[in-house]
Amino acid sequence: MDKPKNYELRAMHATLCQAIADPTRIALLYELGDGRKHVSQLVGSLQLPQATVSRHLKILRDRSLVATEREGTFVYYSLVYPEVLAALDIMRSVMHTNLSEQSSLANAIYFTQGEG
Amino acid sequence: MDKPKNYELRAMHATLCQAIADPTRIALLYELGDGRKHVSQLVGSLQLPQATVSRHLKILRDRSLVATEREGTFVYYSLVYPEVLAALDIMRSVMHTNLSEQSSLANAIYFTQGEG
DNA sequence: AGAATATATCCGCATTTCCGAATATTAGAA
DNA sequence: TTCTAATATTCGGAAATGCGGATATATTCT
Repeated sequence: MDKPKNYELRAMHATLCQAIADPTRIALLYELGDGRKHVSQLVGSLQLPQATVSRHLKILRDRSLVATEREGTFVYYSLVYPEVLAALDIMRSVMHTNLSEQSSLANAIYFTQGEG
Repeated sequence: MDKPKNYELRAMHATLCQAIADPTRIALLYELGDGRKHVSQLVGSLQLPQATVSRHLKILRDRSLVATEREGTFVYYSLVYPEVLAALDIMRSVMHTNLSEQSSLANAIYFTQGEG
């Protein structure tokens, strides 16, 4: 029993990565990077329907990326693993590098053709 | 023009994260962490149909996470941004922490009930 | 109990993603 | 050119995912 366990672990790894692979959830995670916030606050900052925000929060909660504390009628959400933001930052910097390299490439082609 | 641009960036960020949110692609990225490999080698190590491997490689290539060099009939793939593995490592360690905490919790419940 | 507020879940529908067999393309050898 | 090996792409269908209005649940206040 080695192959199946590796496969399962990889599937879980992917499931966890998938949790952070959505624009709304990325926004939620960065919002929570500032500290805990309740649902209404998150709805306010993301400007999305409450059902949408709750649905995404549930996805993060199911994967233990966020934790909840109820206070009266409010439910506060907070990051369980702030390192997740570091992972997101890496991917974001890769994206930016990519973007600038693409535009450099575009310029290179443009000027090369322009000069002939 | 600020909201729309932020939205676009977040969408791109998510698209990039989605590239790493699949078990096959995670396996591919870690395989390439050892150095460049051609498709047949990857098919050999992952034990998946060639079409499947090529399809996933295309997804990584489209997002510039891997680059290709042709040598004869072989096409070698390599990582463009090895930092991506660091991001994957973070998520993996979060997963492991989660797993051990879940089993601690399971034990705690088990023993608590056992002692009653 | 009844009203009000905050949050979670349900539902139907549209879109995306994945799979793998089959097929197309590419490069080198005969 | 024809054959062969390596890789890429296409196709149809199954499964997963996202959306947001409507509704359910939970908590507090009166």
